[in-house]
Amino acid sequence: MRAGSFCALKARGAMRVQHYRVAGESVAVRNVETPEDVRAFVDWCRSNRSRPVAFDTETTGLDIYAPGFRVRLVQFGTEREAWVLPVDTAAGMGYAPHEAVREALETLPYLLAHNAKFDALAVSAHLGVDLVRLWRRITDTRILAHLLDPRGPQDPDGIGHGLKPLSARHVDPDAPDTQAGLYAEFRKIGHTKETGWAAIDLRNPLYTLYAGLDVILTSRLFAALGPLVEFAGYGRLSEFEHAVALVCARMEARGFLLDVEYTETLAARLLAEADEWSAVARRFGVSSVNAPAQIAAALEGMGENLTETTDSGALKVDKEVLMPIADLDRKWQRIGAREANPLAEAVLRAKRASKWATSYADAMLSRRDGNNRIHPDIASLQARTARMSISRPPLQQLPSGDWVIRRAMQAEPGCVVGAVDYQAVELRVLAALSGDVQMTAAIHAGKDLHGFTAELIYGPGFTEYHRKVCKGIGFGKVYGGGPDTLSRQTGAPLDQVKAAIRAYDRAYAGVRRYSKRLQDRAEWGAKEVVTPSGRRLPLDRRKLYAATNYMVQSTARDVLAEALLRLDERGLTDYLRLPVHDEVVFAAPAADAKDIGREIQAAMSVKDFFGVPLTTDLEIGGRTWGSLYGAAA
DNA sequence: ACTTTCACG
DNA sequence: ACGTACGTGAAAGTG
Repeated sequence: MRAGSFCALKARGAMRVQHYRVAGESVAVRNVETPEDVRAFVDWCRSNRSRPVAFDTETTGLDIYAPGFRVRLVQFGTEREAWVLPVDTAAGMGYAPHEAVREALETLPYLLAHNAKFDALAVSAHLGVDLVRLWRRITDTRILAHLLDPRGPQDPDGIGHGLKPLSARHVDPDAPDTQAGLYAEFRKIGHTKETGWAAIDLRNPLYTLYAGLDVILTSRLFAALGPLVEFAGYGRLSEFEHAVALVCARMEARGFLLDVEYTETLAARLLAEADEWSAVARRFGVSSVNAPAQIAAALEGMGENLTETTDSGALKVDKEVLMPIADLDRKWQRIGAREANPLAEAVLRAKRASKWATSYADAMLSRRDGNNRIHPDIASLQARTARMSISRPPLQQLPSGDWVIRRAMQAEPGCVVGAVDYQAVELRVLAALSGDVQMTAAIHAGKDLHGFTAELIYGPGFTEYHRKVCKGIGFGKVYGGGPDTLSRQTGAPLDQVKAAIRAYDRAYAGVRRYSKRLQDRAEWGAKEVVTPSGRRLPLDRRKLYAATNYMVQSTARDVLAEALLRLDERGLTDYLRLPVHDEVVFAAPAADAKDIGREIQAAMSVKDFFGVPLTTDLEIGGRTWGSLYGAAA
């Protein structure tokens, strides 16, 4: 069915109803625009209390906490019909049935939503609905879809977790792309993808139709996925993920305080720094430091010999290539091995400064709420290994070697920032899952694992350099890396790395056997690994070597996710600010920070994880996050 | 839309 | 037989 094929009926005094076809069946979208319509909606809610009802919101944008954000429509629906209720009082419709919407959200016992966290946070922040009580009644179809297939749209055979691709697969191959359709409508009314959401008329027929169709599709998606979830035995895991998502949503709602004055000064300084170095690059004929082809040409013109190439065959001029040419080591210190190429150094410094300015400092400033708090998008179930991700701004990947960016985030007045992280959690998970005797014994003995490996391989006279090589090999092996990559990554010569790998496999025979078993099983049976939590992770045919990594990364993620639930049980959620893969960042009153930190530690630590202890480190800093990375406060 | 680069664990 | 480094988010340039 095409978008234009619906017909709108509006007899005098009758509700505006739009009809459409989904999966060969007629569906109705009812627009609530009068007190009479509201009464009909309330009656409908009463008669649907025993059935799952999908809900969704249309809003002015994605930044729930930005000044000016508004919820515009709230929709409810089942497989055959949807009710669209305008709640945007700023739109001048003269009628906004807030009370009915609130009541529906507070009393319907079984709610569905796709990507429910967004809608739940929006209605809790702007319609006064209690988040926790609402969340308890929600099933998020995105969570179900992720459990059934965690692959993203960019992965081989992956379709991702958007409502559109999932509907096309499970509901109706011709289901409309409601978002794309709306963008076209926005352009028609002289707006863009960004501005259209706030500007479009609340009664625009395409807008209300698509709003209604989204809940109908969500209902039907649930009807398709629900039985699959049951059949796969994912009931408990689904409950677990919903609980984890709530803790993360509460972190997101609370937000993390930004030091605005500091960040503004920092952004200006970084921008000036980027400008200075860009000016230097320009003197060498590079008009943009973000244009690799220009940089490569200019460097070759200066007599540099570039050999590394990208996947598409172009000359590579990334940090790894440029640092040696600029005679800089990994800590940006002069090596003294050659004369520094001034263009290479200018490009490196300009790029770093501008990335830090735009991706971090500016991103933080532009996304603060009225109280200068940042509410990053915490996706509790995101990667194909189920790892969490944080975006807008990307607070999980702020520079860690320098404190200047993290210094921007701070605790409330009178409070300090702290962090609790697991010690070498992925290696410990590997030891636990593989049951490797040697590795498990080393952990129990409280040994430094990389030093222990170095001793096994090089003997008691091993050096710090040997330890570093072994650390690289330990990580590289978990990732599935071969000798070439490990040699490149660790900087150690190839023959030495090969010898170290052989020694490593001998020392940790259990790990080797475990990896082989996972891969063999994948080769002969289903192309997947199954984690201890029961999560099934599909493998790419051409990447079966990733089996161990998926297993370890995903299990480590589940360790943190379970820890979040224990933290929540102990009433510690309000202190939490961020999950960062193997750690949590928290803020607490200065006087109690030590006690609270220890409580967090106690909740996170695991005495016996398949025979291996998962221990944690506690760090208490000062007022700012940067203080944990060397800043003064 | 795709590529390249760079920030994290 | 050989060889494969895993997972993210974001900006900017190129086509």
